[in-house]
Amino acid sequence: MTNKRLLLVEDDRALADLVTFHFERAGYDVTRTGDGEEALILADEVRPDMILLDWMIEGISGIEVCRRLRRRATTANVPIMMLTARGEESDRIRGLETGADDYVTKPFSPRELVARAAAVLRRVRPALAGEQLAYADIEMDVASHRVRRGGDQIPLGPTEFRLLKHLLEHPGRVFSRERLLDAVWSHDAEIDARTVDVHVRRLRQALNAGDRPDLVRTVRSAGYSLDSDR
Amino acid sequence: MTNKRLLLVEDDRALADLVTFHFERAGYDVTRTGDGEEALILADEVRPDMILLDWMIEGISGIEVCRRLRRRATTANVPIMMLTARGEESDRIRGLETGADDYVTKPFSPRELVARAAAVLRRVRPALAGEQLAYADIEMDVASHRVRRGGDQIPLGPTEFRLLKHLLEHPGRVFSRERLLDAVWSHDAEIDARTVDVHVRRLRQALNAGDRPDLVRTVRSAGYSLDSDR
DNA sequence: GATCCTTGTCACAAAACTGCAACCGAAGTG
DNA sequence: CACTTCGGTTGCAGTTTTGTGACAAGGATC
Repeated sequence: MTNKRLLLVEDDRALADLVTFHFERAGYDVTRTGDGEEALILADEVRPDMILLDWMIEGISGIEVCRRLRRRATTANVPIMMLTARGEESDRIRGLETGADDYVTKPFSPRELVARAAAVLRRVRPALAGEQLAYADIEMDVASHRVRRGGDQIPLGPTEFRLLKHLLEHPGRVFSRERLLDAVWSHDAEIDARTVDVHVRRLRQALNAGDRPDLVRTVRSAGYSLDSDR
Repeated sequence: MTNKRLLLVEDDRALADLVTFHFERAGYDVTRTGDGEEALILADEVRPDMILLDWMIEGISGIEVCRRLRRRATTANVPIMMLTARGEESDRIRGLETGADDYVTKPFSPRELVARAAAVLRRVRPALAGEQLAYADIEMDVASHRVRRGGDQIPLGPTEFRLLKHLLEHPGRVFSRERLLDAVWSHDAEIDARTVDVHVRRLRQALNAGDRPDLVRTVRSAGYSLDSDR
């Protein structure tokens, strides 16, 4: 899976380092800036999945950056978390009302920050937070019913989709045709086991389009499995 | 607009009264219970737009209620805010990881609670918060009931409007006809699933007028979704 | 009450998918 | 090497799913 992209807008260098460390460890690509104007530009360039925004920064204020981000069509749907030293209620409410999705008060625990970000992402983009299956360079998003390989969209028919999904759920494991029929087709289907071959072929054809290495391994007299190193 | 519906699960009567008061003033219809089992039942009956859940309640624990709500298709997408006396970091993180959308520690300010709820709602169901919805070059202003594509006004019938609104609230995600019937039509409507097709067609017709690319993706044997890159 | 708009269904057309059977070649076996 | 077994491929007919246009019923408007 490609990493989630985080745009961090924070002018306290030490704090930014700390936050960056924890988010990178959690699997984010972090882009940093301490300047409000630059943040707006970077938001367009980087297309982050999430923006962490300090309330008090150089240039325009964080709250103003937040407002402007919300107004632009390209960034209107990117979740924003406000980061601030102020703990007074009125400020917190103002932050939330401006369109921030969450609001964290300094000092905070970096782990909690990451957990909160995950919670916000899970809401906004389930795709980025779990409904996602992956193996090697294959990604499957169940909610949007999409499959990619190396970034390219792979069109799959319903059966091939279910088949790949099942394989992705147990990568590496070998399934006999019978077991696959049971798992991928409706349980009572009376279908010739060889039919599985045909669908495996169709899956391979779609997946390997463009001369990519075959990830579906055939285990003679046993079945099929997903496998990158053969 | 019809009021937003809040399900409050809290067994401290005084606290529940306080919270109820503030949310009703903010324009919510509040349904209350102090019991976990009952909460699950009410969630199905009331179809709340948001659930406020105390961590420590009678019957099953709040965290278990949260988990079960998330597992059910009908309530999986309802935003949940956890309410708790525990302030320790590990608990907070556990709460968020269970699938809660936000986490508020007692004692809290009722006003902030309402503001946080609004922020969560704005994320999850932007339409409820009177926000502008947008995807690709489609913009919808819920308040004024107006839809634009690339600047041009798009006339839509009531049903098509609600359908598009629902798709816009979860762009990219695939909805089965049944789920769309549930979300876009009244919950008890006994309508042929194929009727959805017809309305999708009408929506497409209106949206794609003037030879624009189709943004409604058909996912065979799965449903429909909004989708720009196909 | 006449008119206009919206809605849910239906029937038919078009498109996509499915399973099978037949034929081939590759991999084991002795 | 001759033989056997197993998986790969292909074409296609039948089936399933979706698109589409027409229509009648119901509501709203004026």
